[in-house]
Amino acid sequence: MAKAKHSRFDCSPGCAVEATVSLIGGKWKSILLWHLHIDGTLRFSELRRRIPNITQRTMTNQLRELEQDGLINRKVYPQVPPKVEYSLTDLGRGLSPILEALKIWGDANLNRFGKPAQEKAESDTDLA
Amino acid sequence: MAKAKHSRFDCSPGCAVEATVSLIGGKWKSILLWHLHIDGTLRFSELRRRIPNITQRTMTNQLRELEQDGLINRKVYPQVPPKVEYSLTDLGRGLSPILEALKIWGDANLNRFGKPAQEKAESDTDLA
DNA sequence: CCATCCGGTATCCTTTTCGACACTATAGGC
DNA sequence: GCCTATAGTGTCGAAAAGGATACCGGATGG
Repeated sequence: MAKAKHSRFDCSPGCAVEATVSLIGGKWKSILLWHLHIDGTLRFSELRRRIPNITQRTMTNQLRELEQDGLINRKVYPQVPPKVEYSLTDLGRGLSPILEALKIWGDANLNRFGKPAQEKAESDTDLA
Repeated sequence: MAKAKHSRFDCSPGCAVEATVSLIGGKWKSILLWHLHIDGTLRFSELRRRIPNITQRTMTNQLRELEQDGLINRKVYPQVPPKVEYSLTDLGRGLSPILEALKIWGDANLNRFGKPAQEKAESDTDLA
């Protein structure tokens, strides 16, 4: 398994908490995991469509890190219009309670914050 | 309440997940929250002792952000050797399920990774 | 012949984050 | 008079993270 280059394993007691956060704390990692948690298996372009504001480069990086950390599988089909499917590994599926807890808290409390400001007008947030 | 300057509220569906992560995703925030979750109320120096590798400056910053995000209380005693106590707000206490889930997953799975390199140095049953 | 689709790479750049280190104020102890 | 303890703040800088943009390869469709 990878070394989790996010080398945050240097604390003592709440170490596990911090280390786990370091695995999912990338700007987009939690959403990527969330969509894979909800949809099971998605290919690259499907993930991009679900996360409008991410750039190709960044998404590739985040997916690679998740893969290196053993949280997701990357299955490449040797076709000509490339096809790559992503899904959670067993390890990644173990994150489900965390993801659900994050979602629950967020749904319950995030209205206190800046709030997306177009929460129910999301009919069409198109962007090219 | 603060605006959560970590302006990560621009996604649509898994938004809550990402936004919640952005609140606790700072390098030290989850540990700070964890200790306050475990110990209830701690003053600055007590927190520092529990987190050896954090610098004063960084801890102040992280605590300030948590405070601005409404997750912790900061109670200043107007004494001369200064005394400041930190504790979770109601909002912060709501994070407990998340923190516990993070801890559980970490304790169960982090031995696969770089591992703190002390204590039990094996059980490296790779299961991929 | 050319454009399109898909899942990337390669550069370059800006922003954010974090660490090092020095400095502060003031009461009390010696 | 000096040192200590507490909870900071100020400044600097390195590193990491993430964004913008351009390019690629090769089958397919027109």
